[in-house]
Amino acid sequence: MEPYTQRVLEIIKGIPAGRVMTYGQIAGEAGHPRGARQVVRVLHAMSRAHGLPWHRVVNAKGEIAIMDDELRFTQTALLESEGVPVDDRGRIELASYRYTPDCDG
DNA sequence: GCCATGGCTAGTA
DNA sequence: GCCATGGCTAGTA
Repeated sequence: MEPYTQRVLEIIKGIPAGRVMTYGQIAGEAGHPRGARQVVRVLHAMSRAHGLPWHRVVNAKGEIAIMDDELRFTQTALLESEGVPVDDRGRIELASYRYTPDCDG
């Protein structure tokens, strides 16, 4: 596995319950500010095998990015169960719930 | 060629 | 709406 992919895995694993990170933010922390698509791939392909908190990753606008209805519902339910409010358009308030490893972790 | 992105531009109202 | 992006995977040779 590439070091970048390894870093992405570690960063995702490090997101605490009740907080979220964005795809681009994770890519940046892992050393590839424009490598958000690889974060997508990691989540899509490796969430199950690595037990990743995949539901704590949202897009740059703070929205649930996933299109599949069932997964979308699951992500919303998991976030709300951790105390993260999700509005009826799938939006999370990044200003309050974004996790930044450097600053607060 | 795929993927659950993201940032910028073009086109419309 | 376009396209750079990074690594994986399937398909071909």
